[in-house]
Amino acid sequence: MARPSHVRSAVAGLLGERHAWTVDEAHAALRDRGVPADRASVHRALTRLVADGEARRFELGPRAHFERASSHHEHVVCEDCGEIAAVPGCVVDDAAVARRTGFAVTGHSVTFSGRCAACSR
Amino acid sequence: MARPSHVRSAVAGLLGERHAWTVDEAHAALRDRGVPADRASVHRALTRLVADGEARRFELGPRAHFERASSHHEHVVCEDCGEIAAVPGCVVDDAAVARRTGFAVTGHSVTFSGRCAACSR
DNA sequence: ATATATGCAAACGCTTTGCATAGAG
DNA sequence: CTCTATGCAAAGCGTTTGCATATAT
Repeated sequence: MARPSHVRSAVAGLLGERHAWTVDEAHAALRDRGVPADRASVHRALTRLVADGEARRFELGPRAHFERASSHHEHVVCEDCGEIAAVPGCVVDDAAVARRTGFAVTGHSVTFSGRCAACSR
Repeated sequence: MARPSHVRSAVAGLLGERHAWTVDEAHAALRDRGVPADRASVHRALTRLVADGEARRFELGPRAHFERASSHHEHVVCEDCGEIAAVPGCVVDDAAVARRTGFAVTGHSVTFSGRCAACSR
């Protein structure tokens, strides 16, 4: 297969199902759906989607995670179940950093940790 | 040598010289100071200092960085020269995250990117 | 026929660990 | 003597890439 790209479209579909995926998670999910693909292909598909602006990559702990490209948001990870949720809106103050450090701030990477509603109970 | 720990005290000394060190940077710095040590030993020294509460480890890009343990702060990295500076004070709003996500927020990891004063000019 | 996608396997970069040795107490 | 630290080398882990093959256009 070439243009439609078997693996890539399947991977793109995954991005709509859940917030964040690691390469291995996506790989396993495809296998479960009867779409076996090589890890490398999944990795390349995700990398391609990022290059095309359809996905975004972020690092969380020791491995890379991918999510569908959308409006800017931060992430919060549940320490118990590992669930990753988006934090809507802006919760950091770039201007304050610029004021305090003398740096011209161009971006930030933020990850919150905590416990999701289910694990809190 | 055993107790005084040659390498560890040398590494601890480095932490006072600059804000952040990678294992390789510390390794090279020791070499420059005539204190040759194996990378593994430097790594272990840093890991030990972290365990002892004297240092703190944080991930930045593909590699781990170490700094002297002190009051909580965030980091800002210069995109040009790579300099890492501390951002004093709190610039994120944990409570807002809790409110918006339903997670009980216990911590956060924040890194700002931008250009330092020197590179801005 | 040409350009892209895939699988397989290996290369890489950084971290971590096993093991034998050396040195401090 | 005993216990920790060090060096050396190798193992791990996740990411990335080279290459030959397969497939859509």
